[in-house]
Amino acid sequence: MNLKNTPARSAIYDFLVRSSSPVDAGQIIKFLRSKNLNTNKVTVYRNLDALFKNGLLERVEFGEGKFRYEFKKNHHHHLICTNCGKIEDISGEYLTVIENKIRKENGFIVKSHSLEFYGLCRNCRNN
Amino acid sequence: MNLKNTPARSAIYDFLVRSSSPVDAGQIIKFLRSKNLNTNKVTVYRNLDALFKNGLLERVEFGEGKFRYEFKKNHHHHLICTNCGKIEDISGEYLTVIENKIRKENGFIVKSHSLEFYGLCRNCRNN
DNA sequence: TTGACAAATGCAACTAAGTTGCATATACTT
DNA sequence: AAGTATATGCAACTTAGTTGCATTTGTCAA
Repeated sequence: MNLKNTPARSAIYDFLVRSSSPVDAGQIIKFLRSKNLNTNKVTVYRNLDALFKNGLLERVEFGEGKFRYEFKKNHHHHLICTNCGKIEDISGEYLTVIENKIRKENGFIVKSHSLEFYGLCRNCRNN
Repeated sequence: MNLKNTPARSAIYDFLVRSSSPVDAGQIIKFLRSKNLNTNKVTVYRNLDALFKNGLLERVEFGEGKFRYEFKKNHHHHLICTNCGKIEDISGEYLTVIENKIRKENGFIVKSHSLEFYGLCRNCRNN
């Protein structure tokens, strides 16, 4: 698949690169409107899909019934504060030992995993 | 919250208890129809919600854009085969060490986590 | 530099998953 | 057996995401 460099696509990607935590399609659409780039929502969804399938984006789900996307950086996991909604990254390669165990014990070859932690962030724990 | 014992509710719960892997609302609705329990989808969603909020069910998401539910058993994680869709359980309390580290290093108190592994099951790895 | 052609876009209409308001019915308590 | 909170059904709605199709735009090779 050959990705072309279009205004909509680079606006979406730039926005994701600058975002400090994963964003959903709705937030992207709002952002584009605020910049007077009148981009159709279909274009947004199709671009997220294309960028994701080409390995430029990561797709995550935090139990909200919708996906969030972030640009692909070092492998990491998320700390999601269930009180204020803040999302922190933690760098992580904790699971290699477990994945080897799974391969031995279950005959299952792990290709990827999703790991998110829910709880209270530093601020919210004190309130 | 006081849960009443109604036919719809116990049919849904029984189905989940007997299911070997997490099921979605659609599967439950189909099952109920096949048993000629003509239960409205709203009732299904409301019951899943009530059972979940009362701690009788677990809710999971496997990147499909919808939720799956399973009855609450020992804490475990899932192995999801990306080829045939088979879902296996692995019992797991692997993360306590990591969660303590997070508490120390990030000041974040982990209340729950979600961890799923995607890859190829024993059968599919050989094809 | 100019076609050619694949890839991208916009529009409208659609689907799937889940929710809400409201009137009626049913389970549980006393 | 009555009263009341809880549950249900229906219809209508919302939110997230998808599809078909006609038009436009990037890119690459001549």
